[in-house]
Amino acid sequence: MPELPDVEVFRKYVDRTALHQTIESVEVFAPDILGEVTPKQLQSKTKGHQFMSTDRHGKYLFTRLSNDGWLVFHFGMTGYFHYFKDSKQTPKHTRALFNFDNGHHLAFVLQRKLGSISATQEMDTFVKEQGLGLDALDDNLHPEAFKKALKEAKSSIKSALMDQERIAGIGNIYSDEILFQARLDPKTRANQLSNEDVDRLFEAMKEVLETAIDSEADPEKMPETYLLPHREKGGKCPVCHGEIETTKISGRSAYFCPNCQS
DNA sequence: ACATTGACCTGAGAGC
DNA sequence: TGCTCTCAGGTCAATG
Repeated sequence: MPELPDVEVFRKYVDRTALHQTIESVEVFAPDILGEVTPKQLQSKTKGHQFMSTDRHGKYLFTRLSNDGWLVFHFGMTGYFHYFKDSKQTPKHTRALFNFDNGHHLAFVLQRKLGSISATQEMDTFVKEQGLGLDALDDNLHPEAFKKALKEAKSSIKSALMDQERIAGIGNIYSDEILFQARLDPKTRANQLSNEDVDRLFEAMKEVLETAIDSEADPEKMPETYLLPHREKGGKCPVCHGEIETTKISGRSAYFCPNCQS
């Protein structure tokens, strides 16, 4: 799930459920998912304090604490949040659990333990340390900056889009959708794209990510002309009705329409 | 220096 | 039913 649109949906979920409630305790069931912070430090940073607001950069979700600093959540390939009251509702694979004094809980759930929780004083510091590029939906990401970030890459355009140091937030699923909407072959070398191609790609990126967020990152709610609902073995292209093909690019599975994307 | 591959972790689903 | 194999929306270290 968790690429930029999914994480944005999680962010809004936290905003409408878990803000402004005093944290009584944090239970960490899988200490190995903590980065640069011990369970004890996490406890002392949060106990008696509240989540005041949220922010996001790429695939990272930040929650600001009422004392100071931020917690940083990364969802790996399988992560999500679940807010609930009845303890019987605790999801399987809950790796950390925030308990609020109003009797509610926020579970950080990861099936595969590829996500993490860390802490930082300033978001900017964290972003810099991780070497992340501008967020794909950042207003400061101008077409010229986008062009520069991508055209320097010798890799395929799909890999370049997924490179978090170039632009942050795009992963395997949405790179396929963006390239489909821009009608570009995912295997094309990034540095061989024409200026026109890159302009079209930029527009497609914004459009796809915003549409996905509006659709709550649910393929069922996306436009019929999107690849996502058809991104499966034997799927048919929603535009030309030809067969969707799959291939490996940098070790990831790419889905594309050979007829529309060339 | 750069891009690509393998390792990490835990299932879910397919095929036999 | 139970076993094995492949695959999964992420990133990092090792490799070429």
